[in-house]
Amino acid sequence: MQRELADRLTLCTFKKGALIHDAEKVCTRSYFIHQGLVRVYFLKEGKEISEYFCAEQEWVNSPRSFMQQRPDIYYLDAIEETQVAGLDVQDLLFLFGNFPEMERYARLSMGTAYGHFMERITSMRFTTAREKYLHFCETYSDIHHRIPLGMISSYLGITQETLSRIRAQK
Amino acid sequence: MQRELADRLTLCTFKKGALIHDAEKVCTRSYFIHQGLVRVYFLKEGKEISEYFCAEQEWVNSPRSFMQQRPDIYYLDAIEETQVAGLDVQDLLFLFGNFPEMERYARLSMGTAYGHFMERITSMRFTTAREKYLHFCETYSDIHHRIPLGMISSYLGITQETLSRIRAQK
DNA sequence: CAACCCTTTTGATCTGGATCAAAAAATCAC
DNA sequence: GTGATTTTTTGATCCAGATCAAAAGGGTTG
Repeated sequence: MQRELADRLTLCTFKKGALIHDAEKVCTRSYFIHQGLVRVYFLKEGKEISEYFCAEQEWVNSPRSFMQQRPDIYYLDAIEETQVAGLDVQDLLFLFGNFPEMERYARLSMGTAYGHFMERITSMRFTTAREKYLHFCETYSDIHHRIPLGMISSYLGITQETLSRIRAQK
Repeated sequence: MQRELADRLTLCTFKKGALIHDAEKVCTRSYFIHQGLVRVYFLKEGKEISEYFCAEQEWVNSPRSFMQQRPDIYYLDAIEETQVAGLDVQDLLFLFGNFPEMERYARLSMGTAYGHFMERITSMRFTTAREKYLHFCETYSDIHHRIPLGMISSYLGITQETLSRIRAQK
């Protein structure tokens, strides 16, 4: 199965700032990140709002667009020069159909993501801006220093100014 | 497979206010609601914070506790008298092992839940208390009037007083 | 290396929603 | 039904963080 999967992956590199997926289109592939940093964001009143970030050894795509094969609101771009291995949705469906362990892997991964979402929802209610930022630093402990301030503030739902002041004190 | 599933379900009824699952314990069964309304909540500084609500024709459990068979922070209780069909985790695992379509169903359901979570996270950032409430009314359009105000306010992360004032105007 | 552009910081003011307090209304138990 | 408890509403005050404005850094491009 490893072999069947490896044969279907396509390697490619995106330059810093390059658009990996456009919200106008259907997301037909999922990317495994070998090196680099990807941001998932959407537009609200003309401004870019970060939804989350993915780095080395993680899969990234536009979730609802990829799962349901219809356009959704999310754009993906490369925060740094990024090398990925892309897997087409057709190939993934082939693997699901022929290798039950692949479907199990997907179900379990989804369960993990589900848990992370619950935690994030909890951390966004009843917390001060500072607590939100500290939680972000824990969640992204290994990569938080590689993400620009403006992208973090929109991820947290606070303004750049507030985040800058939080960082200043202590 | 329908038959195999039906044979493993246990019917039972919880009175209004009854505890369905205790956070101290491991959640060993998942409940399909035939009639009634269930709240998933946790305690923060002695107060009950609603995480979400489930009603007729939905499955409910303590997600991370059920998936990983270890205790988690969530309690479940019946907001109204509630009739459910319970499925034990052992039985579910048996069904996953013997019926691939069951595993597929679980993966797809999880994907749907994933989408709902993304939407909720979006609706919690950059929105006023009023917008949060309106979003809640859409999300729970068929059951929002069956849920007490205090439980809604903690779900939204606003105070009871603010929610009461929002409802008052218009 | 200078001119430009983008990101981050600093300052001043304003406001939505929290907090504290208490009255009014609804629900429950006996 | 009637008193007790819980839930919801109303009122007054306060503050964390938003908004508006502008200065100060940092990068990158010819």
